[in-house]
Amino acid sequence: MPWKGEKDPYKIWISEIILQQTRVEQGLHYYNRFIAKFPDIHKLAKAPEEKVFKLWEGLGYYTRCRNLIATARYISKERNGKFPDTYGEIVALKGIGPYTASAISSFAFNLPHAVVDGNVFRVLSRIFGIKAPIDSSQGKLLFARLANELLHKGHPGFYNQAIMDFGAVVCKPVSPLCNGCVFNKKCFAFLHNKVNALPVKEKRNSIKKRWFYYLVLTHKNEIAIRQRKGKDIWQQLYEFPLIEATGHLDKKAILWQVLKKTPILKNDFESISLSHLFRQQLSHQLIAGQYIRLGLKKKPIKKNDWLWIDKNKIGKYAFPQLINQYLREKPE
DNA sequence: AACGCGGGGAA
DNA sequence: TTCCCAGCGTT
Repeated sequence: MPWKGEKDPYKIWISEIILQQTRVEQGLHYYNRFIAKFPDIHKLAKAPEEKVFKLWEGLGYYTRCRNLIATARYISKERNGKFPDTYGEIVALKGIGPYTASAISSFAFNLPHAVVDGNVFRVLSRIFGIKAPIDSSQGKLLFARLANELLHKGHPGFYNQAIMDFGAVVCKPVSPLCNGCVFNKKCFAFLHNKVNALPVKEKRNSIKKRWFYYLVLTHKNEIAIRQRKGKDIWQQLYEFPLIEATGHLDKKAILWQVLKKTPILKNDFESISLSHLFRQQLSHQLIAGQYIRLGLKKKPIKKNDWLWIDKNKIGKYAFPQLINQYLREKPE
């Protein structure tokens, strides 16, 4: 991996933010594009927000992108581009928590802070037979203390890298390689046949269903989009004007909602067609999406948050994957 | 302490 | 389907 052995805190930072809750295979391409486009923190700080989001598009957890921009601008302007070099200052940065602060501290500055990520939780819980749930605050404290005890203080970066690699390659979540494992004479989980029972996680997430009806409004060479704001998924990404319903709507019901909830009037459109049903599974939501294409004779006069853009500029904006599914299938 | 936040790959 | 991934911020 390009970030292995990397000493530039900027590059380590970028890689760690990208890899938060993200598999290496998924993040690798994004990392390479980021570094190519923004080789140093000043370049990232100067970049227009839209460009950065476009590069982040498809990676998920978009708050990471917003915080990335904010932190880049802060370090570039307030600190002259010099990345902070103490754990306390690093963990205070936006988007950086205990894990990322430990990673940067140990990899870039050789500071003795143990990383505790999903891999470390798994390795320690199995080897030591720790049943404390990894998503309880007690469990987190316990694992963090143990990890810091075990940390090789002389080579913290090397040790951190090693334990995470071990978790990713040997002590995997499913079918770990216990037979060839160097710990199989000591590992609690292996000796007590509890490998599949550890680590313990207590919270079950329930999945919420949502129904999104997107209006694909076109007028001449323009199409309407809007930016998502507020506390919900896909904050700051773009989408088509949206009608969210509490259940499935048929064509007639959708049209009724359009007339009721948007400035579109009955005689404003000259053509209408309905896409097939799309779906996107998030970790905590299942979204059914359908697209209603309306060819407008005239744009509605009433002001709202719709942005009328040239159809061939649509690629400049970052969209959620639900929208991209549609765009890939139906180039406007 | 509990919850919300994406997307994808593997079993 | 279910799990989980180099987690963090808000309430």
